[in-house]
Amino acid sequence: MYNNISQDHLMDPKPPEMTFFRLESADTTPIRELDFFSGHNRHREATAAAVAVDDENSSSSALGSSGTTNIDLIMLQDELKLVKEENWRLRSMLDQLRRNYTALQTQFQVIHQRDHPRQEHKDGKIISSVAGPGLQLLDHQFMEPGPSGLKRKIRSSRYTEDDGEQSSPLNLTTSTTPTIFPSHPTDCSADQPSSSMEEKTKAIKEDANADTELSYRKTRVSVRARSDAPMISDGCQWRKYGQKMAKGNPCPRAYYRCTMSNDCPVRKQVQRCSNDKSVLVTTYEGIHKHPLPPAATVMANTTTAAAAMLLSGSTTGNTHHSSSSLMASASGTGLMHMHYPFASLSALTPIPTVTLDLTNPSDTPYSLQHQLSSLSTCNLFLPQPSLIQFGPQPPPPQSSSVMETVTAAIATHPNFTTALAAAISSMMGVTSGFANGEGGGGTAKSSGSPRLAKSCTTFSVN
DNA sequence: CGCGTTTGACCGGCGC
DNA sequence: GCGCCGGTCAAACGCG
Ligand SMILES: [Zn+2]
Repeated sequence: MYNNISQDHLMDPKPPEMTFFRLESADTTPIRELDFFSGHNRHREATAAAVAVDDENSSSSALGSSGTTNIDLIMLQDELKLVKEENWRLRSMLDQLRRNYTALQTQFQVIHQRDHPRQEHKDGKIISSVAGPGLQLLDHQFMEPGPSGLKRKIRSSRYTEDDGEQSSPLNLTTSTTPTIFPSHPTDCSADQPSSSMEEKTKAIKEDANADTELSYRKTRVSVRARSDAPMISDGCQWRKYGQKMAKGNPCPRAYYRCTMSNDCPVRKQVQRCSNDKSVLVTTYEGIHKHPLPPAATVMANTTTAAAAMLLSGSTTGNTHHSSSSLMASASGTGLMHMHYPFASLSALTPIPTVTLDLTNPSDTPYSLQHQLSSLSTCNLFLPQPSLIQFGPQPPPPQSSSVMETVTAAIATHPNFTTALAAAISSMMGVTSGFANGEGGGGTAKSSGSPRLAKSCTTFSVN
């Protein structure tokens, strides 16, 4: 299934495949794995080690005193200490959740206030004032046919200049919709060992699910990435079931279906941008009905969380239906775009679509900074800014992985942090062993990233 | 020989 | 009703 890769698109005799997690130039920075958990695990290991040492000391001293009761006492103390730590951790998590909620509310207000004074062009084009030069919000919906197809065509022809050099480093577009989590966002998350954190996240998810049940449509997640490869490796196995020439596009659109499970309904479309053939647009639809390899899970969770963020942001402080319809009309006129450089809302599509625009990852560090500053009010709510640490120095521009970019950019959003935390926590139980199975793209993955690319991004859930 | 891709046929939605 | 179009099916084909 992957051998056709090079046949699909003429152009590249090159890397048969691009990997989401690989750096475009597998160069320089050694550590690029997008490894949310290891950071966390490391932390845990560290504390565990500390505890062990502690035990040792205490036991030796206990032996010195030769009182078994003393030993018990010390052990109890240790236990107490651990429990305290745990308690503290839980409390911070709770605090963070609360802060996030507050932040969310604040954001809603901010958005509200902001959007009114500064809505822009009627056709949905929005230029984010906070983004700074070189950043634009684009509405890329080329994948979808829709009532306003003509309009969209015009728009895309207008905006796809992005494919040019500098354009939106990261755009996140979504159309409003009733829901984002159709049933089980990721099943692999469901059966992981539970921690208190997970329970919380479960609760969160259930909330989301409740909302979801209302939706009758699938949500789409569209990813735009610059790639010479005919298909990006996202951790899943896909089987091609069709290919069509899209109307306004010389490049054919390929249709894939997930083959990791027989009944998995997930489909994906892959198409090159007509204006810039180096940009690959991948659109996912549906929810996997099976556990995903970590790579795919990260992807799924990221996109899901991003979508959740946008949608929750859009619905905060309002009832879902009224607000979503409201949003729909508003976004149609470009009113409802979030004030995040990478986020915008669009209701041009019948099917809810979240678009991650990664066509220019190189700008990320800067755009991130913009976001951070622009969102500083939000970030204030985070005890420890949920973290994104790009290397001390932003690595050479083209070196960040797509996933890193996505995650980093989105993660700056506090609400996203919550959502992502949920997603991540669900993956904590995944053993690293699973990770190498991630061969993602499956069998063929020649080019590349046999493993997750390393990333300097760390995510602290505390 | 099994499996995945290829590719034209087919289907349903939508606009005229 | 007709044609267009996006999406899917499935027989044929190719590869290991
Ligand atoms: Zn699947």
